[in-house]
Amino acid sequence: MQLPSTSRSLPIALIRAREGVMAPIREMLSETGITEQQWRVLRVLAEFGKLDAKTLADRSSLLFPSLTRIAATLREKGFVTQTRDSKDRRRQFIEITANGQRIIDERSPQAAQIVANFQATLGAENYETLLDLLAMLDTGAHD
Amino acid sequence: MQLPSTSRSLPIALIRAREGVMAPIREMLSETGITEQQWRVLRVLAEFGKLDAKTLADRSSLLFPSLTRIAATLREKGFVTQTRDSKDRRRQFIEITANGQRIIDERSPQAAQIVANFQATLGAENYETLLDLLAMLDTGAHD
DNA sequence: ATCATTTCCTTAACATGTTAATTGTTGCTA
DNA sequence: TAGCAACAATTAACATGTTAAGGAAATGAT
Repeated sequence: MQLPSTSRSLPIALIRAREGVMAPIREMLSETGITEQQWRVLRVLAEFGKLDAKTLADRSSLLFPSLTRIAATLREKGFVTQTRDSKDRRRQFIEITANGQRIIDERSPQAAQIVANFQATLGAENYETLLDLLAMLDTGAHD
Repeated sequence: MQLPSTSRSLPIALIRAREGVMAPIREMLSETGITEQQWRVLRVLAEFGKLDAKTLADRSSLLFPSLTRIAATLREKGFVTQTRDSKDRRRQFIEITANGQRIIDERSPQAAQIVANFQATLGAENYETLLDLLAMLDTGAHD
C-alpha cells in the first residue's frame, strides 16, 4: 500500500478547494471587519435564532474554545448578546443583535453571488454531487 | 438571490469533510510528535527531493510565513536541513534528512490505510469524481 | 445529604492561518 | 554607479485550530 502523490491527496485537495472557495468570501468580508468564522457564527444565529453555546459551536463547525473567543469578540463589537440560562446556570444563550443582523442582510447578496459563481463553474448537478460526497466524509454527521 | 442553509453551505461542507478526513490522520501523527502540516512538508520533500522554499510552500499548500515557522521547527527536530543558494543568496533550499525520511517510511503504511478506508467508503469511482470536482474549485491551479 | 461523576464553559499553551511591515539581496536603469 | 523596483525570506500582530487542564454547576449513586 502506497500513499498517493501529493497532487492527488485528499486532504490537500480539500485544503486547496477550501482556499479557492474562501478567497473571494474573505475579500468580501474584509470590508466588514469581521472574519470568516465570525461571519459563520452570525449566519447560523440568523438562521436558527437564539442558541445555546454548545449547539452554536456544533452548527458553526467550531471547536468550543474557538467559539468562546469568537463570542467574546462579537459581543465587544455589539453583534451578539450572551445570557445565562436561569434553569441551568452553566449554560449560555447567544443571540444576534440588530447590528449583527444588519451585517448579514447587507452582505448576503454578495455572498450568494459568490456561491452562485461556483455553482455555475461546476454545474448544478456536479455541485449537488460534490456536497453529497463531502457529507459522506463527515464522520461526525450521524444524526 | 439567497444564501443556502448552512447545512448545504459549500465552505462549511469543506470544513467538515476535512475534519472527518484529518481526524484519523491526526490521531496517527500524534504518536510521532509532528503535526499535520509538518507531515505534509516532509511528504512533499520525500516526493520531490530538495526544493527551494517557495516551491515547497506552494506544493505543501502553505503560506510562506507558515512555512518559515514549520521549517524552523523541523530543522530543530533534525528532520530537514536548510542551505542558502550560493548563486542567489536570498534563496533557501530545504532537504529532508535521513531521520525525516524515516518518519515518512514508518508511517506511510498507516496513512495509506486511512486513505484506502475513505476510498472504500466512497467507492473508487466517487473518490476520483470527488478529487476532480475539488480540483475545479482550486482557482490557483492554472498551471 | 455527600461525594464522585458528568456537563458546560473558560483558560492556557502551542501551532498554524492571514495580512502587513521589514530586512537583505538582486537586477534594472537612468 | 547610484538609486529604485522587484524578489525571497523573516518577523510581527492578531485570529483561529487543537489539546489539555481547570472551574462552576448539575446529576447520580450510596
